[in-house]
Amino acid sequence: MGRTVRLPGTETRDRIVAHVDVDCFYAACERLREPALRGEPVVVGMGYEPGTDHGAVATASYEARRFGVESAMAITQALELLPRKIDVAGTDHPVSEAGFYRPVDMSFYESVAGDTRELLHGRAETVREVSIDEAYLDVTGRTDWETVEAFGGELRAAIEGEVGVTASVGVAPTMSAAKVASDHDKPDGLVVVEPGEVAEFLAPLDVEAVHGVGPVTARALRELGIETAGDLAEADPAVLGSEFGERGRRVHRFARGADDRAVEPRGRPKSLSRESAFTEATDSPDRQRERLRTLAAAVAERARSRGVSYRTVGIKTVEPPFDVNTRARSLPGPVADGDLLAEVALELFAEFAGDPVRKLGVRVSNLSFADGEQPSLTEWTNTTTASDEESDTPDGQHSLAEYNEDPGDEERNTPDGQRSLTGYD
DNA sequence: TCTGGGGTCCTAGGACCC
DNA sequence: TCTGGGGTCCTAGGACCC
Repeated sequence: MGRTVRLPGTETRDRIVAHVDVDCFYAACERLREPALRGEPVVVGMGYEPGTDHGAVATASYEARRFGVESAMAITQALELLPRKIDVAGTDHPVSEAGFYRPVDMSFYESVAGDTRELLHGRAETVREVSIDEAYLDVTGRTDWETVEAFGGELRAAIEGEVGVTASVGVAPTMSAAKVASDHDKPDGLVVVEPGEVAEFLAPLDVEAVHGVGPVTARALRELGIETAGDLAEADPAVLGSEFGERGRRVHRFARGADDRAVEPRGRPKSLSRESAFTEATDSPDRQRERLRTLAAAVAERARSRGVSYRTVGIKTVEPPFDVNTRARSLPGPVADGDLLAEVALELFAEFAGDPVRKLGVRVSNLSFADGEQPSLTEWTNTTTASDEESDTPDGQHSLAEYNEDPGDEERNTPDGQRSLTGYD
């Protein structure tokens, strides 16, 4: 991923990358279908239902942020900072200091995102969608550094005019710099960073502004006296490498403006998962197993609808205060079988059943795709050159019974064929 | 900041193979 | 029985992103 072939002497500064980030996307969508929300504080809650205080903030409009409401904040806390309009009606709390709360409605947001996506694809050679509200565009062939400011302005005007939401756009010669540029003047901003100016642009910013530096790394960097992106750019890459591994070297390059990744469309997913939190931690094994079965069914359905089979099943538990445990097991070959998925998930969960658990998750990985295009040729070869007689269909449908067979037969029954691939002794 | 959901990549140790 | 080197796959956890 992200690997590029560069001819000797070819400079990455030839590339013009735009990063487009729709402002407060979920809130903007809510305003689209409910214009009365325009200009008002809007909070969109995940796991929120009207009238309750469950869930967490997915998106807060800038008006709501002025009250201190932030992404990922518990709804209970958001309500303390910014009560609901309907709750303050008839009280002496000023209505102007209350907001609108709405539950997440992904299918509606997806439809809006589809309109945006279509527009972006029409204005770039390559588009990499990062999430529902964010994308990188390679616009090298559509504009040049003299006219890119106008190009970006037209792009933003088109999004606003045709979709009805505003976006912030960053333009730079690299993906990581374009990302920082779009963040730099939110909302409704346009920032162009020209070749040769990237390091200079980044230098005064906090290290955490560098793509790939999160709270943990930022804290560790500050302890090394590295507080700004400029400090990071000047730091010894050997030290960063030994302290932070590959990520340390990478953020050092980013801070210097070096990033040779090409804008490439996203590949196929590597995993599919569902997770959900209990309203409060529960130690009831029955409730836990019930939740796990529900999640497994949802993952199986998602996989089915996408024509995906999977070879590895995993679970996740979160125990108070916030201890994350994961367990995973790989099957001999790919399956698409919800009952088997649930069964394996429950087995993996057995060691945790009865512990206080606040959150559970089910995940599948090692995916194969029904359309015949395998995630990697070698993987496909590995599974199909097995020495056993049993045919391993490319889309890997196996019955539950097959996996419950006498384990004594495993030597011949294993379709992954690793021991026999080479064939020489 | 008492924390929701869906992902990606990296690391490190162990099993196993030649 | 001990010793070397190279490689892959698997699992668990951590950090990060939106």
